[in-house]
Amino acid sequence: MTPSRSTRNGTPHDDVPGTSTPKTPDRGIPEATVARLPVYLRALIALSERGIDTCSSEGLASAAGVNSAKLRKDLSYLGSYGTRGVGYDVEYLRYQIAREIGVTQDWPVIIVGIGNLGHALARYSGFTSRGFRIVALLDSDPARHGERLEGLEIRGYDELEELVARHDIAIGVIATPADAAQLVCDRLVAAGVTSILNFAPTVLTVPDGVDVRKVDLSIELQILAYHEQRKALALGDGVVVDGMEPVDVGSVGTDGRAKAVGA
Amino acid sequence: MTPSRSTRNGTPHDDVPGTSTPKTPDRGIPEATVARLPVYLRALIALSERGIDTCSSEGLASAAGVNSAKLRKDLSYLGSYGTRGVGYDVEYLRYQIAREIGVTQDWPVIIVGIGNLGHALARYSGFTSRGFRIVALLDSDPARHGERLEGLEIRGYDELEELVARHDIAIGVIATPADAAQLVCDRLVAAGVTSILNFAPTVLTVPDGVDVRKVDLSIELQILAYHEQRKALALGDGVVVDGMEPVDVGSVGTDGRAKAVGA
DNA sequence: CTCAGTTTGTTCTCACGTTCACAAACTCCT
DNA sequence: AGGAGTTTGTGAACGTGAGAACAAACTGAG
Repeated sequence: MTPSRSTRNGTPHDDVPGTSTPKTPDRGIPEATVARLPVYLRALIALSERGIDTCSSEGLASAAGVNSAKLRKDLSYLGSYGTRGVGYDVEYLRYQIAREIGVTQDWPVIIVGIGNLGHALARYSGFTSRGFRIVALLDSDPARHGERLEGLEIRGYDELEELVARHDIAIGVIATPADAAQLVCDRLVAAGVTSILNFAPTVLTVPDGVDVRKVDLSIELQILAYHEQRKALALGDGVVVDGMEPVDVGSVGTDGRAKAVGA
Repeated sequence: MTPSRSTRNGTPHDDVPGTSTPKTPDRGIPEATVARLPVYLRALIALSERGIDTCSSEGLASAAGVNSAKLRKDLSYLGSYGTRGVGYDVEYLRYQIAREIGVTQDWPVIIVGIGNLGHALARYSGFTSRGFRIVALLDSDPARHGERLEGLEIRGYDELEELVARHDIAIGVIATPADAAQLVCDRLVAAGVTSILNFAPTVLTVPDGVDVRKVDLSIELQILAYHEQRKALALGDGVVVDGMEPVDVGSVGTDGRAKAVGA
């Protein structure tokens, strides 16, 4: 049903007109769009599971939490997969986005650091159900080696290189404490991993060509705290501005207690 | 009363003219800067713990993984806290950033959904050590009620409203399955929570005035997969996809490193 | 076939974020 | 004291992203 044989030529300079080159939308998808494609994909899967086979940009946009103009523009980077006057075919668009992201087949993933978080990640069904397959779990603690988790045995760092090579792993997840993260990162990269998802609260340094994305839970909370503080201040709480003394952070406990929104 | 109790989707925009809310003419810090302030704070804490009491924008920037111009511009939104020709006083700047973010005192936090992820979050020391204190754990499963975790007892949803009110909780963390998230969100908001950190893989709809940040683990992996796929194609086809050099990702044994910022 | 209605894809404009470059301000040395 | 060397803070240029608006393209009825 799907043509799916689209030649992925990334035409460096502009094209050869007249020939049967289909619109190759494969070049330069903006990063902001790339970050939203998985959201669209998830929304399409939800629609699909509810038996809906066609949707408008308006409907898909609201399911994804964006406005329709943005959605249409995002999709236009992939190509013209909709039909004017009709909308989008859910299954077809779902496949196209999955193909563009690269999750039509499973990526093998290694998780390093099976503490609280790593343990939860290994068990997280969202990974395995969406284009990823966890194939190796590593921890530095020898006491945990051999322990089984989701059908996998926890192994030691000494097997890192072999496991990455054997399973041809390109994506690694780091869930170690902060002080071990850079070391683990270096070994992963040296072994051939070129994409890293970092949960450790530290900045990783990697060579060119390696992608790092970080997920920092306390940073997310701090961003919320900033806005929360502003809300509290805006609601007429006493202005709590500048204490000019360079006091140490721990000693300022009681004063700034804010919040308590109306009602 | 709480202003604007509409059920519209909470868009990032919040300046609605006509209401009594002053348009916050004072210190509008750009959102991109706000997201980086916690990173700077963490870097400053690390420097402080190593006994370093002064740093240049260059040094702090490299510790935070950004370039120095961006760091200086970010800090300039807070005020002039540096000294030309010298640099920044680590302790002083640390305090100023902490105050700006609002983490000079602890924020009480509730976690709803103590599955794999919620369990890990409750035990995550990064929360408690950086301006947040977990004061309540909720789960829908009665079998888990009464179980103790980090000195807290897991409770049922029926105590949600009372706990939020008693501890004056403004920030909630949702770690439930996707299908329960919106319901939990609604109850949290109704109880008075105005900032939500959502780990459930679903789009939350909240009234105006409520902030939601989402952390979606599988989305992060999918973004990595997209870039990974492009790297593989670029290498395999020998095609220079625009914006990306055909970098030799295999050359990793060398000492030459670079920051992976905006690669 | 033609016309009215609907929805996409694209263009244009504006706002935001990043980077550059340099004056201002500070320290240190002579 | 004065000049050389540093480093911050900021104005300006540049690139990216968001939203509005509209022409193009499709459906369906008469």
